Amino acid sequence: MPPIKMKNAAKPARRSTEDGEAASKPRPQTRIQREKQDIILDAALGVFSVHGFRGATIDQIADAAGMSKPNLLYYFPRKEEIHKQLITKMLATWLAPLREMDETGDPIPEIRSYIRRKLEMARDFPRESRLFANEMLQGAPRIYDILAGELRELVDDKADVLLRWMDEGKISRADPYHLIFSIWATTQHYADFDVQVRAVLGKDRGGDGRFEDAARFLETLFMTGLSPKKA
Amino acid sequence: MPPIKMKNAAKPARRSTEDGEAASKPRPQTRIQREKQDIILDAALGVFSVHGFRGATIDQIADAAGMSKPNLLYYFPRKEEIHKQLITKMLATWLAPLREMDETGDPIPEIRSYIRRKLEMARDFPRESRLFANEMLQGAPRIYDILAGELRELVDDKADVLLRWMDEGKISRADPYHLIFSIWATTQHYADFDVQVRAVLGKDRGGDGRFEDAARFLETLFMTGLSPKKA
DNA sequence: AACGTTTTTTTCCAACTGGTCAAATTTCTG
DNA sequence: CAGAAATTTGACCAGTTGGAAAAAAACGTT
Repeated sequence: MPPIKMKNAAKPARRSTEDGEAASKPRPQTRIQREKQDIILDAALGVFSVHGFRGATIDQIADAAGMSKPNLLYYFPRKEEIHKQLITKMLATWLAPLREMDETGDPIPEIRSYIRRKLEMARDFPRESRLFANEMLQGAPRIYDILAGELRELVDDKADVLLRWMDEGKISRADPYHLIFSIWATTQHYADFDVQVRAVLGKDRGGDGRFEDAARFLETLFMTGLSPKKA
Repeated sequence: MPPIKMKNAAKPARRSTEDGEAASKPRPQTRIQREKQDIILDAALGVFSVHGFRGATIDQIADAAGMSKPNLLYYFPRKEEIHKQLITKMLATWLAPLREMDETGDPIPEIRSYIRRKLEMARDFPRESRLFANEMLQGAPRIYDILAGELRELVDDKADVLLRWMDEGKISRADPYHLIFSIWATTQHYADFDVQVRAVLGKDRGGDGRFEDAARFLETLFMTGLSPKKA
């Protein structure tokens, strides 16, 4: 006579779904749980960033994470849960540089270093950039609220700072919102359209140096534009 | 006793698969065929541009085209066929503006009008832009050859033109490849990241005027940059 | 070693996927 | 209008997909 098993003991404390409210006991979360979750998130980032939410399959992710599908589902009971967690984590990282733009600093260096940081992120976290891009292309169904809320407030805030700098004559007058857009666009381009950039630059110029070339170019573009300086 | 039918008469002349070689007779192609194919391509553009190749389903496309799946498959026997045709058509449209940049023209107006045209395309053909973006994010598996071939040659060509203009002192010196990238990035941003642009600009500023604002801003950016002109 | 707990694997399923096939219907041409 | 060709539909299929359930294995504690 086999011993009586309790059906499906305690599932790992998943704080993923924001728990509604007062979760009686948060459940400690073991070391293995954290490790595996990290592995899964990393694998999922690779898959989601390439194929988008719909195009990605749990099998692909499980495969990339080196575990079976049911095993993966033990840690993240739904596909959406993984995606949501990735998006949340990514957004925080993604907006950090803009937050750091300091209104008490020197305008030109501040902008310059914002551009540099964004470009570094495109270089160091291309998958995060593509995950975000994919979400945008689909109409941001899962993060629209954040865009229209938190993000908008942040941009409004920084746009004000930029306007003030313009009023003080520290930088030339231009639409601050579109200025921010143009920084986003030019830098993220090197992550999102990386294949194209490499293909066009070719083997010789498309190597590791391309980010430095880009940095130099963007410096020129944003600082002085294309009009030739008349001697 | 039902009359004997010939099994599956003549399928519509599909020149899609490039027919190997000497296709005996191209088959005229009826009016209905052209119409339906257009409807399908239009519907497919909408679906592929949002979900990417993997994420899009034939059912979705058939639905959007207002016909049954087998009916759609009658015109395009494979999903890939539809996608390939869309990509090909789109690439031609997409590169036209760059082709039109005239080396015998006045440099500054030429660049200015290239930017304007690209921005108009982002406004008028956002789905095409997103289709392209989706393909890029996935690593361009279906068009890499074109990127590294035709596109690269075109860009090399125009980069030479830009360099010449720089040598002549008509525009300031900067990496011509990254200059082209930055024009692509800033203009396509308004198609690919449209949701974000709208969300950040809000109801009032995010309306139809946003493209004019963008045009004005890009004009400033590319012409004079951000450094304040010292009086 | 013996226990409960956590993790993993095996098996399974219903819905969806891209695609086929033959029959039914519509359209075109004389 | 008849007959052939073109178009559309309905039934179907094998493979994939997200996910459930339960048993098996591994782990941690005493």
